[in-house]
Amino acid sequence: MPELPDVAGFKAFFDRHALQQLILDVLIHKSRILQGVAPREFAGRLKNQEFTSSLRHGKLLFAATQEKRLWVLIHFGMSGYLSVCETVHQQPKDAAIVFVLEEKKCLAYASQRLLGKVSCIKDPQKYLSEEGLGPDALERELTAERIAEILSERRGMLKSALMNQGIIAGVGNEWSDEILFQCGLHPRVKVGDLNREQLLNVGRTLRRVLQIGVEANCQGRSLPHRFLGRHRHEDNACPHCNNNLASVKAAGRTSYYCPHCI
DNA sequence: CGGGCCTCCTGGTAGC
DNA sequence: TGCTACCAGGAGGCCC
Repeated sequence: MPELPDVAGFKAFFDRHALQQLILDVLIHKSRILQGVAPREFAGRLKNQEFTSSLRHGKLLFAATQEKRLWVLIHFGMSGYLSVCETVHQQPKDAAIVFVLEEKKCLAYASQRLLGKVSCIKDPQKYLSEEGLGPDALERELTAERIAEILSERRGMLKSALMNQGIIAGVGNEWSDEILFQCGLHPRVKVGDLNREQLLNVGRTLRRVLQIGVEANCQGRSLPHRFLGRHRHEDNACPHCNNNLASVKAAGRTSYYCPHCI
């Protein structure tokens, strides 16, 4: 569920609550979420540090500390989220890792299904290239033309390409459905069946809808009525034509679309 | 290379 | 009422 717009919201939340505060303690409730670092080492390295800034790339959040080569990487998986509580006794039920900050205020990384990960890294840019992640879907250099170009090199389903983090980082199942819906395309459409103008439209739409999603998430706004995201359910009516939405499996995911608008 | 399926995980729910 | 089966879905692995 957490895709680019959600993670942008988490970043804003993180910056608001966690930056420039001494980390008094680190509580690790679900150690399986830690990757490549032992719980004791993770806690030891972060204790008495401060988070100084953060970066988002696709669905990843990176938090820098005072120590130059120490960043915390947060991936939210499908059910991860951040939450703040005023005391250590009010942690959310799903809390996996809790940073105890000044005045005992806590920032918790919580996750019901524990499919995400938290780890320590030295250099975000290096991490991204080593992991083979594509450009962030909203970075300035990634124009609609560039997106059309990148996609046109693919041969499979457009939805697979949109969700592939190695091509463009940030889009998951729900937002790929939104992009397809706003373009009037079927979830199983193949990239090869689209002409250049259609691919350009995909590029423009991707940027536009994600931007709107980010604004909604970071400023507590809701999505426009005409977004699929508001109605993403089989029995719901299409916000464009009022007919019933349908679902189909595409790229291994349940995809919602409007059979009448295509 | 691409697609489909399985796995990780847990809680909610549909069906019996 | 209580059990089981299945689903959600990000990501990686495996096989065809």
